[in-house]
Amino acid sequence: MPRIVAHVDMNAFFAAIEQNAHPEWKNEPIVVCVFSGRTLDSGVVSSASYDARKLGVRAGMPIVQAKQLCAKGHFVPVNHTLYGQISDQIFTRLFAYGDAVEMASIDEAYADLTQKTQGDYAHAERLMREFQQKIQKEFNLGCSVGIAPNKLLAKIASDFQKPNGFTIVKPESVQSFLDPLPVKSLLGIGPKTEQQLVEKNIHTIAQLRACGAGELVALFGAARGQYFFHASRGIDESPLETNYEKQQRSSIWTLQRDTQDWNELRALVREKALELWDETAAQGKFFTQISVVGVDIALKQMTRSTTLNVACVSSEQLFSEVEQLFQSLLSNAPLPLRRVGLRVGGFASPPKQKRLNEFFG
DNA sequence: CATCAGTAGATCG
DNA sequence: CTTAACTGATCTACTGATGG
Repeated sequence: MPRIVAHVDMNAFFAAIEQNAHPEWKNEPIVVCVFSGRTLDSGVVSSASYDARKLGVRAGMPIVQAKQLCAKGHFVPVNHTLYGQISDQIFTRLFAYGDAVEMASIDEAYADLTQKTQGDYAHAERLMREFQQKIQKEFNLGCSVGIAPNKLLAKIASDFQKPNGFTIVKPESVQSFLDPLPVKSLLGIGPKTEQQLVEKNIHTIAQLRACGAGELVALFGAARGQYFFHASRGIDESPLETNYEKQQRSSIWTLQRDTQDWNELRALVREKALELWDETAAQGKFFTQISVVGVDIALKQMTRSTTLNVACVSSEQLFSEVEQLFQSLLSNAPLPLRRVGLRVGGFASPPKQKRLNEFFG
């Protein structure tokens, strides 16, 4: 049976939660911010309410710019813990509506409705409209819903109409739905890729579909080229990832003061390394890959990384590896650093035969 | 030639 | 009046080395 997949996208999620926490701000612009702590207003916008968006405020925008657009807005710091709790409550409700649920991010989830609806789109619509209303009533939060034959199309559909949108794309209308959309509607096409496509005079998905597979592979490499080829035709067989596990954990932060001196970083890096160790160890995750990253005052990024033969055994070992990596990075950095970060990955990778041979060879 | 390690780059919110 | 401002987390592609 052809699949029916729904995608739920919470509307201005963080800002909407803050609006509920401050009912007196009804119909006023709310801007949820990541304050870096460097200066009073340094940082970026994480989420903007629709009243703020009307004035041009967007996620990723520097806070100072948002304040110029929206001087009377309410600028509040992000509270990820709260948003995570509400996200869990909302998407737990979704399990009752589908055969499987993938929580794709803090404010997005997919539900596979194939079995439950027996392939009936009218049934799928009834279910998801009920879910949408339930979330509105229970949490006073709006969401947009897309229903389509696969994840790719469901996600585009949920984005088609916002806020509180509801868009159904049936198999027979896939092509006509996609054709006029800008290429940026596709997951994975951001500003850089869009620019590359514009240079080839490709603006819409219809134009993207007119490209040969060979041309796309030549331009973007095998993986992305084939993805674009299929995506432009609405083809996506990828299943819901119901047990998704992160491949890496990282932490990056902005320094109060630019520096290129390890002694100035040491204490803070140590603290962050211990935190990262505690978080991963608490989840029973053990890693072999350790990286450090620096962003200099020109916003140029540099990294150093190492791979251990056996999983890291202690926070002290982690810090010791991190220290060596930073010393290498710092001594080669052309400019003082503005931001630094840590990353661990390679979780629970199986022992390597090569290394076992070394013991016996 | 397939795989792996190290690195830069891109996306998203 | 014009310009610049600029977080944090994650995934993925590219490149060069290495072993089968």
